Amino acid sequence: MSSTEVLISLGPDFSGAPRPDKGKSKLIATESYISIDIETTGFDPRFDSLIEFGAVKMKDGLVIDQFQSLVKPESDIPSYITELTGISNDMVANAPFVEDVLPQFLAFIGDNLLVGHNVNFDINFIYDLTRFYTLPPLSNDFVDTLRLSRRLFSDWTNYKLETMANYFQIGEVTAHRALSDSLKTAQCYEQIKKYIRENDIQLKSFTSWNSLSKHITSQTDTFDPDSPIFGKSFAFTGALEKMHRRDAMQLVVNAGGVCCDGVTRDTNYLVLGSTDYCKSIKDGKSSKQKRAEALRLAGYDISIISENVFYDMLE
DNA sequence: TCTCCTCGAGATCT
DNA sequence: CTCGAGGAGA
Repeated sequence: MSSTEVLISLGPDFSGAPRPDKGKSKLIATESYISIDIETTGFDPRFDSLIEFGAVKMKDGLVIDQFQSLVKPESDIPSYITELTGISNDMVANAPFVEDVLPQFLAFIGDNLLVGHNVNFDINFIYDLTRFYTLPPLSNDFVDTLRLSRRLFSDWTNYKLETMANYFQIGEVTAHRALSDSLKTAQCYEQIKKYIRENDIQLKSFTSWNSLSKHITSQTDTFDPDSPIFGKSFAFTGALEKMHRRDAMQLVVNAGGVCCDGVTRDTNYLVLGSTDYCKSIKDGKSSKQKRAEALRLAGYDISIISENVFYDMLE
């Protein structure tokens, strides 16, 4: 592509440019992988420079190799980055340039699966560098521990690397250095895999939420037949204020009820949440509510209830 | 009923 | 980027 040549001559500015050869994000547990982390002078590959590579090669839960190198950036390291990472201009004064280290780094990772925390950041940064130096584009598939932990541990207050490491009680090591952070991420990933094994979680079922209700199974086998929920079918529209829809569905199923994604003739209750967030139906009714009203007029046993009435029924 | 599409909201990386 | 909403069209 001739336009690529133009972009390259302008410098490492690929903003908005597609990354056609970039690998895919995977939600999998694997025994062999390379955990990576980089330190940079900022968030933006267009204006910021890479100042450190770090990577550990893992197999069956053990570190079998590692890679680390500081990099001399094009421009000075801002003081707040030195404060954050501990990497100063003095430290990189005699370091090799990124064009010298990058090929070594690429050779180290080979075509292995990569693991990292918010690893899109690292991969995009490195991808753009491979293009800038006309190397084969970084195309490794990858696993993001940020994405994984959000799916698996929905009750955390946030999903920063530090939070994840604290949760898994990973010993405190130097923070915000490439090698120690990549090692820390690898240790967390091992714990995540352990959690997946012990709880027999099928990650494949997490890859598609098209049918939310189908993924929810009862957590108990003793039901109260007198509960107004028992034996009834529920659907939801809009966003609930007090909980996620998934958790509300779980409560229904635990009480012996059934959940559907949409409103059908078999639906008994439609729970109304807020639709304020959705501009397209702000002043109107959702398609689910319209269908429920039509079914009710036609004589079907369906009621449209508010969120609060729903909570009363749970009592 | 099922398969995409679009849109807004909210984090995380240095 | 990723997720979770509703919506359009087959």
